[in-house]
Amino acid sequence: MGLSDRIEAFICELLRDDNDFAEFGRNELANIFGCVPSQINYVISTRFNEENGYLVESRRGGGGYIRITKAGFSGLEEEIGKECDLKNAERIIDQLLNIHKISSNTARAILAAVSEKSLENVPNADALRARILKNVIDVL
Amino acid sequence: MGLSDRIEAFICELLRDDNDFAEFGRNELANIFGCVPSQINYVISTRFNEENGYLVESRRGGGGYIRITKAGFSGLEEEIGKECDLKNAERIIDQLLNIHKISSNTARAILAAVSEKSLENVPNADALRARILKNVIDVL
DNA sequence: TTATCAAAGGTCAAAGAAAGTCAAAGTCAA
DNA sequence: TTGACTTTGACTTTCTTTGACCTTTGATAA
Repeated sequence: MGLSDRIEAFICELLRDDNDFAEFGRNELANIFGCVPSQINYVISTRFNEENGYLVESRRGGGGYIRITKAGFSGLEEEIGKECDLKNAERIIDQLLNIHKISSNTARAILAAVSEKSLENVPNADALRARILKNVIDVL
Repeated sequence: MGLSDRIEAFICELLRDDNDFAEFGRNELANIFGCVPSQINYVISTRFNEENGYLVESRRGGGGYIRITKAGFSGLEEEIGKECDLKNAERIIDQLLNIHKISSNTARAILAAVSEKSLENVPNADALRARILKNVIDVL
């Protein structure tokens, strides 16, 4: 297996381990594989591009990083289900936060939107909460 | 996580602890993080600038300080009112976006939460929309 | 009251640390 | 042998860290 393939496999492993989310330093990874840093860019641009359903973010300078997330949320819709109580909603929002799909600010906003306080006195609040969550996730 | 990010997180914590308000000495903070004082200025100018919805005040000399406050919104509650149709909600969310109180991502999420699609078949949807919006704004 | 001083905070530019780009050179299978 | 895919490295861009020097403010001494 070639170098690029091994790096690809490594990143896939990271993604699998951590809920479709992987973050690493470019130099760090290049070091692990004893290759030139731009090799990492090559692997990313050929294997983890948008066309293949990945989202790549990065920052330069001190404390820089490369972050890869799999676009689209496999299974989240199922987790929400037809009805979704507050506990479950909190769990799901927390997941989105953890994989950097949303900022903590956005998380707070969504949580407030589906809180008991927002939905009090609504008949079948759990069904409404599920509908809201699904619609929110759809636009992320 | 880099130094700047850690300082940013620390200040965010102060803001959260104390209701969108943080005050500290520049040297004091620099000391906590074992860095040069101007590093604090760097963090403030890149993370807590006007564009991001913060107001920064300071004073030099003995007893000097730096004070950061999250820019507030006056009168939004009133604009929302008891009932709030989609048009009005869109206008308000747009305002929040314009004054950099929320990111475009957060805006999209909120909009999805109060969309017709989310609230369809709910009796008195406009009242519910108003309640959701107010709760969301409360946590921003 | 006024001159002076020390204690803050402010500015700016240079150095450092990552990541990005691009094109040349290498590999390998059809 | 040729064309697609890989590997490499020189150069660029962006973001961070540091330090020298500047300005403002409150307190104090003359």
